[in-house]
Amino acid sequence: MHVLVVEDDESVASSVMEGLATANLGATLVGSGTEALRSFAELSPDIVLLDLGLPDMDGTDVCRSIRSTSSTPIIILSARDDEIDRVVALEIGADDYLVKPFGMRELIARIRAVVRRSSTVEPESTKSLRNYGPLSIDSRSRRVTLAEVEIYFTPKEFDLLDYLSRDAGAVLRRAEILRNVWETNWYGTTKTLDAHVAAIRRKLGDPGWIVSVRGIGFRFGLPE
Amino acid sequence: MHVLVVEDDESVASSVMEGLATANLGATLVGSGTEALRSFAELSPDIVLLDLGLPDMDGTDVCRSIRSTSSTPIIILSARDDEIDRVVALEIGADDYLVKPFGMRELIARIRAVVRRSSTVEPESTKSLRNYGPLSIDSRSRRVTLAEVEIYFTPKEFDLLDYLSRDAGAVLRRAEILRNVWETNWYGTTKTLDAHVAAIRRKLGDPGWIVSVRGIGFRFGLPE
DNA sequence: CTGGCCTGTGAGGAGACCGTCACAATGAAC
DNA sequence: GTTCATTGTGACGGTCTCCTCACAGGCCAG
Repeated sequence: MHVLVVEDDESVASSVMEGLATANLGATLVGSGTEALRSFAELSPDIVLLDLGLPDMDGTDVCRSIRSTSSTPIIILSARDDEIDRVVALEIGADDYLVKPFGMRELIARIRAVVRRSSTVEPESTKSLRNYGPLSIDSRSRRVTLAEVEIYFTPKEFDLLDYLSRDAGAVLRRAEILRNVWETNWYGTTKTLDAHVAAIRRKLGDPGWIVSVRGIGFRFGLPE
Repeated sequence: MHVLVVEDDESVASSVMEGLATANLGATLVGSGTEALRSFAELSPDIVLLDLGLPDMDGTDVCRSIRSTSSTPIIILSARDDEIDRVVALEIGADDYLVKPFGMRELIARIRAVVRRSSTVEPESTKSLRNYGPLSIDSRSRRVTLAEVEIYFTPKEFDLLDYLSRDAGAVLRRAEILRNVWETNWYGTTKTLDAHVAAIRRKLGDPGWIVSVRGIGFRFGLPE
């Protein structure tokens, strides 16, 4: 991860650089718009922190210029706190707009949020198609195959299996499962959950796919 | 574009809904966490605006719950203005954090910025001419041929088939289909969708092209 | 060992859902 | 105005889902 910081105010710049270093993010500092564009082309940073008040050119022009050739994330840092400034910045392609003075932890958090969003790699747990040995679960098409044979699951059964399998290996509490799969936190008869687990076990053949953890809930994983 | 708004304060909710309508963004409003999770599952919105102060459950739990199954953008709306709140929200997966009161234009600009960033990958489904085995769908000339033979579809039938086939293999929810093909976010006990699906099936001969997924919606794909 | 609590299982019924159909509303063509 | 294609709606019946209940069996503490 490398951050390009464009900022001419030395005190702001030094605290930002320090904050980035603390968060283990590599960074390069430049103090003008022309330097910014040159460094951007040279470094191909993962994100740009851009001050709007630069000595040589308008910050929005720097932003536009970068946007014309790249979709690298840009976070605007500015002393101006008017809504119209924020709207304009976001409309010309900035990803976020932070008003000075800002906290370092918030800056880091916003950097992470923007980079997380812009890097296309999806985390394993939210992938549409997941495989567990011979078992394959595709949440996009809502189909399950075991050893290449498709097995039909009812809506609730599928939702439950899908939810449990996203956290394969972890014990999930009954209340948590009910909340997330039944989308309500009503704790009626908890036998409903048992009944659906039983149905899934029956269809998967080996009951070891879903293990009961007495007093807590259930755990999904490959049978041993 | 469809926005799910989770907000229990009526005055905030109504101004947000109005702002979204002005910006030509379809929206659904719910006032509790439970409803939020249910509506999220049903509607598959493009973005969620989430108030942290909900009557029935903690907003951060709603955020986490959505994140556990989806990467849909989330913007937090909150009255709390402490840095630590913003940091926590961003770290559990929110994409942005807006402090009340906020301007409508800024909200819209931030929605656009976040959605722009999250939907960079254009799937090939936007292609005008698509082939699925012997079936060929040309959305530019609005013609469909099956085994080189042209089949006539009425406007609505074509729109529906076109929409379903763009996401071949995926299960599309009834509410989502109604929203996108009928351009209304009213969904209830209507047989309209079923009637049109039946008509398409009749014309395609093999009913396997469009499979019903009970309780969810329909899935388009090559018959087995 | 024993009692209490937790879990597994099967049956059953209320209600939800889907396919089909007939018919009404709509609107364009003539 | 008439006609016709298209689209929306509601009723109906068959089927499926899911919640609940009752009972059996297992696990753990005392």
